[in-house]
Amino acid sequence: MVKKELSKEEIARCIPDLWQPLTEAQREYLAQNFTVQKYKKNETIYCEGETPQYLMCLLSGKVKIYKDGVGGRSQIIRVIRDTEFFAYRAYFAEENYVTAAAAFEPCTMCLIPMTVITGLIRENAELAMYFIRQLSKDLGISDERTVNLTQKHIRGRLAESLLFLKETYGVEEDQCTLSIYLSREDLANLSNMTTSNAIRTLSNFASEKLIIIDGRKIKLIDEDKLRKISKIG
Amino acid sequence: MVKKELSKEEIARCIPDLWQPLTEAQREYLAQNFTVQKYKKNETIYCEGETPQYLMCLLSGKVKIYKDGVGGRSQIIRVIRDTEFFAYRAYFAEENYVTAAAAFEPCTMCLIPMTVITGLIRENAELAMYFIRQLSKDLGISDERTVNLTQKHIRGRLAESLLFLKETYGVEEDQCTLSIYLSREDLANLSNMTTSNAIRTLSNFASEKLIIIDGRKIKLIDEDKLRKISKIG
DNA sequence: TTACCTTTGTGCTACAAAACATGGTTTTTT
DNA sequence: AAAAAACCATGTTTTGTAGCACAAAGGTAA
Repeated sequence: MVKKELSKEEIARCIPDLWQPLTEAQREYLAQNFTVQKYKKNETIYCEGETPQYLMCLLSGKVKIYKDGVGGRSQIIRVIRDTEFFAYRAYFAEENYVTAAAAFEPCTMCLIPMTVITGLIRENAELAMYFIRQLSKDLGISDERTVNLTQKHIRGRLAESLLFLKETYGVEEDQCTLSIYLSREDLANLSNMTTSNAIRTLSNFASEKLIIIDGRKIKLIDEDKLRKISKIG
Repeated sequence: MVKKELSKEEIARCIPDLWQPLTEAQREYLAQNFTVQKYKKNETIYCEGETPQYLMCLLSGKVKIYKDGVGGRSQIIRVIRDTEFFAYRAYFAEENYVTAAAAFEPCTMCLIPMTVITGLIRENAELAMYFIRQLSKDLGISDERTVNLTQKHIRGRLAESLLFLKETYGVEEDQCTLSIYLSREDLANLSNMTTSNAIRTLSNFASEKLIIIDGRKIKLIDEDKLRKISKIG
């Protein structure tokens, strides 16, 4: 756990959504309860069953939120990109974590005690509305995902995951290489399939010239076609 | 649309969670923006794509929230029991509905304009926290559900649905007959399977003496065994 | 270099679940 | 009361996907 002093300007830049609605006094309070922490690649951030204490904001890196299901199979529930908040749901719901989180790659994040957050929410209606809005959006996404993962076929699910990764983490300078390099296993866990099937289906997409694979590097070539495959399931 | 005048005492009894945190002035405001509406069995309450306007609270009856997916298949996302709120997520997320809602059986519900709700939230931190907590719980349930529906096998999913229906809507005086009489199709849509498979698996459970079926009436006989089947998937 | 481990890739098999077909009920409509 | 429609039940066929087993490639360490 690395504790680092940041100036208020730096903090404001890291967490604009949280910072902006606050009064000067509230900002001061927040700044004094702000710690920075780093995680190594593949390091676990929190586990299922633990008691949540902090709101986390990813400053740099990429994070997966996942759930271990029956028979050792793991399902990636959502992924976090920088400046996104996470790890707060369970605290609000007065539960322990029902998911786990791990770093896809080296990460820096800031931790703010949930007691501080709830204190701020109680005195700042704007901030309360921010969390209500955010939770509502996430709930919609989760419901959508339930149907996609259960009803679509393998090709549809994988195509969707690839498009989702592009939307979430973007592409490199060439405008088509996904900025995130996932293992086949993670790709499978994101798409609700076995590793073999992720590999197989990825190869099929490649031979159909929808994508180009080069190790973990994936270029999306025919996005329209992928979108169509994702849509029809 | 039936508009009915209710006394404040009646309203308070209908929506305690919403009513309790309010000041007297806020209660007055809410009472003036409170309408009651009835729906017939199987009637649609709202559709995917519509713009949300009201928070709804189910006063009596049973409601399903569902989503139409690929190939005409429908997935029941969650079910509502009396005194529960629903239909508010999309408004908070600033989206149109991504789900639809329909009445399992004749329903009475009250409608409160979302503008009234957000107004109250802004001036009442307790109420804001109520919605944050509620949304957080629903998000956890949704994530859990995603994994259950994708990873468990048919028997596990059906067993889980039966137990879920008991928890949600309870049982009749004999302590084992589910209080809700669903069609096989609805049961299938709740458990992510085809109607044929719901029928078949239900028959299997019956011949294994885990349940007794009599038309749409379902008695849970061996709940422990069902729980085990649900758990191992 | 060698050896070792992890990740990736491929072929084969087994099985679960969907799709289809058919017939019997019950409920609703006229 | 007859007809129509919806719903329930069960058997058969087909298909998609998981589950191996095994080989190749790439990375890491001695």
